[in-house]
Amino acid sequence: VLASGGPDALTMRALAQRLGVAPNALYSHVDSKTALIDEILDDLLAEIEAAAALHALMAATHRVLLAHPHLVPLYLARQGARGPHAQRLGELMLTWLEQYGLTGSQAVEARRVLIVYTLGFAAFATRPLFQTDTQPQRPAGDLVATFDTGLRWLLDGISSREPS
Amino acid sequence: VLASGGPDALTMRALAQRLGVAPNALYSHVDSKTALIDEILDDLLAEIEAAAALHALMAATHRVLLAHPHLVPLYLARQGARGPHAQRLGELMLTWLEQYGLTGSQAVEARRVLIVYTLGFAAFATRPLFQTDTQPQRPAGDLVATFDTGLRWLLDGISSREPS
DNA sequence: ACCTGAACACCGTTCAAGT
DNA sequence: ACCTGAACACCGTTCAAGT
Repeated sequence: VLASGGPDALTMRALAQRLGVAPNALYSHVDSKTALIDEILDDLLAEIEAAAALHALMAATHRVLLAHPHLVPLYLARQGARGPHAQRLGELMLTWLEQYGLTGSQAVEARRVLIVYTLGFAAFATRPLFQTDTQPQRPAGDLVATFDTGLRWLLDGISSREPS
Repeated sequence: VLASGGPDALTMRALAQRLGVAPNALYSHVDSKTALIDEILDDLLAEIEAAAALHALMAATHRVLLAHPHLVPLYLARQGARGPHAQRLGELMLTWLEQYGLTGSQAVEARRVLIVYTLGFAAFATRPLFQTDTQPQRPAGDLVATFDTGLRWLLDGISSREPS
């Protein structure tokens, strides 16, 4: 639906037209545009299946996000997702972090770091960060590999953390 | 100006009203709303002064972003900044990364990781990621400290990296 | 150079009414 | 339950015209 024109093209009126219906007809099915987007975003997180390790879980999340690049800006605009699947994913992460010895607020903080990193990286995966004419736009290395490298840095740091 | 009503309230018409002027009068001074925002975003980066270490540079960036929380969503929407000050900051980071032994595309990738982390963290610093009723909303630890911890993880990872 | 009035092509959303 | 027509209060932007 929204894949054709990017996230900016996702307008209630355009969606209604695509469905061959009047714009306000949508409001019989959804409370508001915000609620609609929230449902879409949470539905995507449902695709993330439980993994065998924390690294694998975050990699799976990253993969799902990259598979729907036009949704990523919406996560940024909403600053995350708060639906039931987001909840489930969050709890899952806490469970894994416990295996690293992190509990309570420390685990919550580590989770925040991981989410920020994963979502942020997905956001910048498509678009270049700097417009340097002198440099090749897209760095040689695979972006997925770059994500993986940074993720390993974080997980190594988390697992070798000292009490602050 | 925009501090009163958040980033959504930054509309050309509202800005014009604040200036006591007709909405279209703004277009004598700025090409478009996009161009205006780009200028605002790049101006903020000018406040970041060169630091004594990479960690300090990123911390300074984080500090400046937190000082203007209503601008952070605009960076996310624009996916970074591309003005001259953003360029300068980007080059500065590359210089520091060279001291870690990273050059070329490896340095560019590490820079990407650091920017993603810093900007992403600033974005999520204000708003909570999960709406869990059972848990205290705001984790006990200082958010700046959390940022610092994660940043250290990344920098440790960068400096101890092996050729992949 | 800087402003205005008027207009265009959009938005999300509501309300009353129909089936 | 689901749709429609009409309307409201907004947007960014352009154009022609004024000083």
